Amino acid sequence: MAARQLTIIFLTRAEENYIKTIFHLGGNKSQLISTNAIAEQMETKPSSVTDMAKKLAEKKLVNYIRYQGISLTGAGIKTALSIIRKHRLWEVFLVKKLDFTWDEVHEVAEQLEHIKSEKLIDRIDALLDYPKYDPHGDPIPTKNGEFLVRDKQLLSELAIPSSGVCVGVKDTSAAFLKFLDKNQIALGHEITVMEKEVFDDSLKIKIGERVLQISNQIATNLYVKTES
Amino acid sequence: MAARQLTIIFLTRAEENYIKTIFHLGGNKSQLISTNAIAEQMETKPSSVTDMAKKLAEKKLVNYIRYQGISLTGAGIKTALSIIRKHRLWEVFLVKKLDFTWDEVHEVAEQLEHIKSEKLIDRIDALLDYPKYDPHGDPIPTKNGEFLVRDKQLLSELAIPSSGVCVGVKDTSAAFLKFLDKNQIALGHEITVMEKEVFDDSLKIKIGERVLQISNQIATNLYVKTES
DNA sequence: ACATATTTTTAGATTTGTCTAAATTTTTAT
DNA sequence: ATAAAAATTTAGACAAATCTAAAAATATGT
Ligand SMILES: [Mn+2]
Ligand SMILES: [Mn+2]
Ligand SMILES: [Mn+2]
Ligand SMILES: [Mn+2]
Repeated sequence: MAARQLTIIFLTRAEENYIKTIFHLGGNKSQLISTNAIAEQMETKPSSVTDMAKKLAEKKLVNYIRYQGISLTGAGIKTALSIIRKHRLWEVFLVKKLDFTWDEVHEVAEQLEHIKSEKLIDRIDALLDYPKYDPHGDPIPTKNGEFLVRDKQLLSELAIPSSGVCVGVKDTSAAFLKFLDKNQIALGHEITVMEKEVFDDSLKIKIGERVLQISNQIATNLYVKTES
Repeated sequence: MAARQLTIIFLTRAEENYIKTIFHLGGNKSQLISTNAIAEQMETKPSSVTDMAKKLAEKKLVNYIRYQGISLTGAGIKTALSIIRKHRLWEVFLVKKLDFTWDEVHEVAEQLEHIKSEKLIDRIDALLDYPKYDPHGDPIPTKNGEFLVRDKQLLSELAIPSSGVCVGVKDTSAAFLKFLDKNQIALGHEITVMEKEVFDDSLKIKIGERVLQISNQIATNLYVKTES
């Protein structure tokens, strides 16, 4: 049987960033992502997105239907997973090996994710002992593009009272992450929801021995995993 | 006293590559490097070099005299040293931490040297315990731009008989490095020159207990340091 | 259904970095 | 010193990625 020729198509940094954004907006196969949504996410103009959509469609990385939207092809999804893998592995590297804090890593990883060397990223993976999650709790695709999605729910959606282990953040802004540091809320911590304030949906929670009151905005940006 | 405002000017990858090349061709201050020399080194056209020379002169990174040549300004030298520092530190990282061979690192370092994060490269420096030399024996500039040049001479220039420790390579091509590996010639090895063949300037040398015959082409690409 | 609002695309311009071909300057050789 | 050769610059073009303004298509509301 003939080994499938994997054409290593060279992508520019801009092309890679579009592919990644489309993936994150849910463009994996099924749904069509709108030009406007992509433009907003990438802080660029819709007309630029249209131009790039044509270019990526040419390269068979996206399906593009004029006036309808954009989705990733199989090759596009593979590409996206490869970039996301690199991004998240570099984030782990920065935290575990270079003592970066979890609010510092994203910006640098945005650059490192574009380094072209399969050997490099595979060695980084091995050096880190094949981590499954990045510092924000997001899953790291494997070399083969396998992508395990852990079941998790927002802290705001927990039954009351009940508890779960903090496994991720939805908002990954430095501001939010620093807030969590200041309040000693970290991945791995067990969080018990004690009460919900009907007036503003704020929660009274318990972490270890500490009891604290957190706003709904915090609760809707923290992921927990229940024992169930 | 007012602290000098160090304007972090953003340079593109192309601009950085030009600066680095000019440095390597000897454009640190004194001599003017020709358009043609830069073009040849960078595998581009002289007219492209002229265009870039104007741009870099605008940014005060090079002195450019029409029809005369190009040299680096103080700021240009500082920039060059910063890029070379990154390149060489990444090469050490790849060899020491990721088990790359010395013939594999250059290509990847060419990409990594453009990552913009002072914290990143300083942490890499610390992780490696502040190495002074890269895998090819080339000195690594410090964070402050200090650049110690070790005195060394080509193996071909050694008196006969005499000996020295192998401290570097002039040719860093994968072909040459692999040849050295195959013949078990590595940095740190003591090499004794026993005889020079007048016919072709080849050398009979001794490394440990091994005696071997090497061509003049090899001898003019190996640096040694004598006890003197 | 049809007018209005919104979204998306097109047309044309701009910046960066490159090229080729032609013009200009400098160097070399007689 | 002057002609020929070599090096360098200029002029004009192109691809990539972006933008603005205008046109076209789609969606929305009554
Ligand atoms: Mn990130
Ligand atoms: Mn992350
Ligand atoms: Mn190198
Ligand atoms: Mn090197």
